[in-house]
Parts: sequence; C-alpha cells; structure tokens
Amino acid sequence: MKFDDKVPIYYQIKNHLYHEMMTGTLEPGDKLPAVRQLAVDLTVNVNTVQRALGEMITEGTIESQRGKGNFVTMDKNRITQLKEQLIVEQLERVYNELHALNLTDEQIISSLKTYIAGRGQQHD
Amino acid sequence: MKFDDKVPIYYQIKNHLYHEMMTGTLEPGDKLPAVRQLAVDLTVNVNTVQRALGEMITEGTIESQRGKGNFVTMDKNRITQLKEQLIVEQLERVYNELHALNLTDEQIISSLKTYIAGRGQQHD
DNA sequence: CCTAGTGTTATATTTTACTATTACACTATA
DNA sequence: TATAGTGTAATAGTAAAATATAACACTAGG
Repeated sequence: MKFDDKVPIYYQIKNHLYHEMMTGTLEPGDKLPAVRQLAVDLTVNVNTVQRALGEMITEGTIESQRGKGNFVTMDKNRITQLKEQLIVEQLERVYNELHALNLTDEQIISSLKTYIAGRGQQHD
Repeated sequence: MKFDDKVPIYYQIKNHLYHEMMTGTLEPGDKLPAVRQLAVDLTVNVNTVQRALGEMITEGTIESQRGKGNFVTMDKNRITQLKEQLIVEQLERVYNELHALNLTDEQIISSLKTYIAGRGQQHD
C-alpha cells in the first residue's frame, strides 16, 4: 500500500480499514486478517498495525479476542453512523477549504459538478 | 493559530499563506511580515517558518530579498494557477474519498448540496 | 560608521512515528 | 500435552519535525 508521508501511517491504516468496513469488504462479525498478516500486506511493522487497531478497539468499531483474532463489530448501527460521520467530515473539509478560497456556495457546487463531468474525459 | 497535529506544521503554514494570497489578504508584490514576526504570530519557531517559506521561494510563489523581506510574486498568473490547483486538489480529494465510500457521482453532488443547505441552520 | 530590521544558517535537544526484535498470553486442535 | 496461530506488550534504535539559541549576511537610515 502507498502512504501519504504527510500523515501518520497508523492513521491511514485506520482509514483504510474504515473504508473496507464501509464498502462491505469487511462485514459485521467478519474476522480481520491476523495482525502479522496485515503488517505484511501493508508492508509496515506489527506495532504500527497494532496502534491503528488499538484505537479502533477503543472506539468499539472492532473487537479483539485474544488468541482468536480481531473482528468487525456486530453493531451495524455503529457502522452506518461511522459512514455518515466520514462523509460529513469530507464535505465539511471541502466546504471550509473552498469557502476559505472565497468561493460562494453556488460556485462550490458548480465546481464540483464541473470536476465530476470533466473526469469522464480521462478516467474510468 | 491552531494546527492539525496529524500534518507537519511547516506544511500547514505554506497552506495558510497560500490562502492569504488566494483571498487577497496578500496581494502580488506585498511584503510578508518579517519571519520573526510570523513565528510569533503563528507561535512557532523561526526555523519552522523558514522551512515553509523556503519551499515557497523554490516554487516561485514568493521572492526573498535579503535584508529587505519576503514578497509575494508579481506574477498574477502564477497565483491564479495556484488557486485553480488548490481547488482541483480539494475536489479530487472529496471525490475520491466519497467514491471510495461507494457513493455514486449523483450521490456525491446531492450530499454536498444537502450539507450546504443544512449548514444554514446552525452557522454563519 | 553604527544600529536596527531583515533574511539565512547552524548546532544541539526533544518529541513522535516507525521499525526490529523478542517475549508473553491465550485458543484451538492434532 | 505439544504446537501452531493468534493478540499484546516491552525494549532499543532510527528518522523526521520542531524547538531554543546563536551567529552570520545584507539593507536602510541616522
């Protein structure tokens, strides 16, 4: 996996796992790959994986069973809440950034539309 | 100023100064506050300010005159280009993030509209 | 010429993230 | 009960960012 060197790796791992939970790659109750395997997959150290998992365990999004593995919480409500939260955080960030660049609400929306429309030209 | 501890301060300072250039707080040819003054204003060390400025000088967005001060480039074209670049980066980021959360193009646009509409309730 | 204001650079120190390595604790199963 | 697979934790070392502090280089004005 490629990491942004401007942001802590453990933080990006959390985000990576969140996304897998949000998109259904990891479903409620699913067992995560073993920490040592995750470390290999992500080419990072076990302790770094553990740091990410530790925070997620504290938050309650995953549950740890010593000797068995780490499991996605069965609480689907928590997952949908988390997804909503991640979306709002993203929207908040663009809005604030573009607003700070003096764009009006209308300009923010239309620039996003234009960006998405223009994307079709070169991608996917 | 409040910094996000997940991202290098010098990097956030660059961004801060960019915004001032984009919004007209700093106009082409304007003299920036003295580095020691900036350090006080931002409550960081002079070397940290210097690191941010150093990169901007290399990029050509500000010009340094030893003994005189640092000045915003007179090249207005560069500034408008930079603004466009910052906007696209933001749009790219939200789009990629929300797309990764399985939202369709339409859902991305409508969620932004909803967010902006809902903002009026509690803010500004 | 001197001094105050400016940018620039260097050294040493602290803190944080990350790594490497090892050990320990628990579970399942052959 | 031994062993392999799992999570957990501790130690030591490295690197990057930021700090404190000091010195150097240039400019302008008295």
